Amino acid sequence: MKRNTWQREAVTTELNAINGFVSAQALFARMRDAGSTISLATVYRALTDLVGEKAADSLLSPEGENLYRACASDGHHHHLICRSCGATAEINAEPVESWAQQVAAAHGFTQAQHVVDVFGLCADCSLT
Amino acid sequence: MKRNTWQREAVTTELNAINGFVSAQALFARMRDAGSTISLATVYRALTDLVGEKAADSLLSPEGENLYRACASDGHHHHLICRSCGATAEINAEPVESWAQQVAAAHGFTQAQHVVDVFGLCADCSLT
DNA sequence: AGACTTATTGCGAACGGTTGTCAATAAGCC
DNA sequence: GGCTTATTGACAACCGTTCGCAATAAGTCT
Repeated sequence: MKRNTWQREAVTTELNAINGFVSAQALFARMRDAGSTISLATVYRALTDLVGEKAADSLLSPEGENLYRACASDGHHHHLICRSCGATAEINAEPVESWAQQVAAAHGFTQAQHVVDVFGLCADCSLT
Repeated sequence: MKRNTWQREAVTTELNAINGFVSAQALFARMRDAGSTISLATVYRALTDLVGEKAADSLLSPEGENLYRACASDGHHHHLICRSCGATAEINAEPVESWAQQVAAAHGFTQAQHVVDVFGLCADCSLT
């Protein structure tokens, strides 16, 4: 039986309050700073659950950290991520979907998954 | 001044002998099994150097491990990687290149980079 | 060849992110 | 209010990777 705890809700809320991807550690730090007494392990567990329920996205940053984000539109989609401020835009990757399938099939690969993310500097951060 | 040691050569050789991406740990294990007395740290250092000299590719697997591969064709390219045996094929991602640029530009992003890799099961491994 | 300089090695300890252990706590059901 | 058991928190354990440092050896100079 799944139980509702204030900890899980706190994680969900905090994640929703953030526009963009955050690391588990960063999320934990924010909550602690805001006065929460939640533990780091619980943040990890909550995030893992959220991803499992498809209520959050996760991706692996180039530094090897797991980043999480509240998942607005559900289903399969990709991201455009600002390297500087972390802001994200969900992008229509339809062309890439079919391309990935084709390319995999052409080489005899099955069960193709793909990692497609575009990192850059958003309009605001580009002004610097 | 850069010096040539048998350790570096051994790493280069071993990497060239492998068709596909390997983790530093796996490479180290293979060398040890083959009788080498090289140390793990040295393998890491050698691999890092190789990547720096663009003599090897590296990418981050979904599990958060760094994978390395001798770099045949130089320049920008992407990979189709077998989740089971690690075999790879370099793929022509031309359509994706331009798509990434467009999508970034459309959102006002500059200095766009992209992470595009397709993981799947190769023909052989699909037979299981 | 022999001496010398200093890049490189190997070892083990340290690190950062993440997961596991386990007793204590508390959510949901009676 | 009790009872059951999912969940929490604190901390140890892990895993891949990097760092510190003394010992080793590559390239240079003579």
